[in-house]
Amino acid sequence: MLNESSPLTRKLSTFVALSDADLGTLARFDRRRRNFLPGHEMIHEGQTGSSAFVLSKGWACSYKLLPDGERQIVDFQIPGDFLGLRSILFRTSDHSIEAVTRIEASEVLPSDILDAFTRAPRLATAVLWAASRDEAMVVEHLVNLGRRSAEERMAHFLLELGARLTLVGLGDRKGYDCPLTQYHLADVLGLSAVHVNRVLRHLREEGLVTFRQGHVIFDDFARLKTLAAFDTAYLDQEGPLLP
Amino acid sequence: MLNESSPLTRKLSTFVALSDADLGTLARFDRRRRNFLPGHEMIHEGQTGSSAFVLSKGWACSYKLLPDGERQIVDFQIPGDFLGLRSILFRTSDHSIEAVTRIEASEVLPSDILDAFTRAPRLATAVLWAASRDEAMVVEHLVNLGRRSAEERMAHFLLELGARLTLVGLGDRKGYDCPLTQYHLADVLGLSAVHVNRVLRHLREEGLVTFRQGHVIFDDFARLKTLAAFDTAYLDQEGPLLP
DNA sequence: CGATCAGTTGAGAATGGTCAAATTCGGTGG
DNA sequence: CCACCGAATTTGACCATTCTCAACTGATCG
Repeated sequence: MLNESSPLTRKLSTFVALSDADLGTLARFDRRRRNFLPGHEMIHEGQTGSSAFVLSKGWACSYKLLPDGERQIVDFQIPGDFLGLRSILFRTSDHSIEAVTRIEASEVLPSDILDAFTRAPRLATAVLWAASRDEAMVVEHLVNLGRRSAEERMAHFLLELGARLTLVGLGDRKGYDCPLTQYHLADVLGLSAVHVNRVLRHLREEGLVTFRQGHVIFDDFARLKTLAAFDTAYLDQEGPLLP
Repeated sequence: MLNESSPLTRKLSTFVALSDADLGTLARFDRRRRNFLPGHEMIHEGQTGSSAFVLSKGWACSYKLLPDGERQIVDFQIPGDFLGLRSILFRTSDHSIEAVTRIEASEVLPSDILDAFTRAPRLATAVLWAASRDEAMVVEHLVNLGRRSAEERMAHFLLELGARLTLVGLGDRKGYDCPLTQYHLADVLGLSAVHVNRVLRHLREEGLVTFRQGHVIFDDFARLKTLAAFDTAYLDQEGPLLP
């Protein structure tokens, strides 16, 4: 019916088959277009009454700051991702979100979500599923930080990003474009920027993966997957669950 | 109306005001009582078609195993907690859940959830909120692992557990009963069991907190909070958001 | 009364951090 | 086109947190 569906529609449709009415309700999520410049803080930790967004172009990252000024990045958001869903369910946002690149997004008001749930229960299930999928990724990051070496962490992270980008047509098993700095990598992997640099050099010298000038190139995809013990199960990419 | 409400009802009611109809639908979650012995694996990673549970008594833990046999515990579940929600939304469970103590729980079938969403949209919002709250805790653990020292991690973890147990009447600012071993602590904090032991000793010698024989005693609650930079915002304990 | 499991302690090794100083790179203004 | 600037990256030297291995204690249980 729709040849040109939005990234969000495409994503939710992989979980539940949405009716035309559902699609209509979902289309209301896409009315308020917003643009942001790199570095702009879209959602601030502690802020109340914030909106959510659906990302259509560009990269963002969600993070928390510690009192001593250190930063832990929780996840990156790429086109098609929901952003700040927790911020509208909680009274105050428990994390910040910042634009990494120039961003195009649609603003979703709390009332949009609550309305949608009343009109379209199947949509509620789909949104819950999307939220669960995000949580699954956070859980995988947790395992990454808790039980893997710096090198395994890096390999796993670059592979995960590749898998996610491939799902939305922005990457393949050769590699992908990546606007992140080594500081971003340090803050998401719980390492120092210096060590990130050394790990990247080692992976490059081993002929596994090259991270350079905004590009990630998988030099040996299979061996990298083995090193990281990477298993895509948690990304749950299969077809619709509900008829 | 209900003097003796279930832990789950009490929890969801703090987020949305539930109608009698909602409460009736929710009561259907509480029909299939199950008991489990310590060590029983209630949900197995990779398992398909699993159920979820609502915990009424005892402790459980959700975890992932790595190929090399290492374990990362993602979270502990205490009475009132939902357990395995992701397992029913995903086709295959992406994590395992094990009983830490003897457990009493109610089994929730996937159809219960989906029915509930159709009948009671407000309930859907409440469940989404509960899921988001769980995710907020996982995110806090992530920050813990990525950016805090072993000692801060331990302090933060023991405080969080205390705050959660206090919410359901199983602890106060003096301390609480805790059935975990030092191996559990090691696996949740991403440390070795040996180092956990040393950290506990140091915290005890500093007069901050005592972990011993199944009891956690806060010897100096205020100083412990300072050390951990503990902020309860992410537990979002305030009253109902929706009228 | 062994057996087993949780906890405890010490010694040495390793992974990753800190500090400090180059070097490269992509602009930007002259 | 070139000099220059700031940000990102790279490298070395040294340090500290945490791990590993190994041994030992103490409690609990059949």
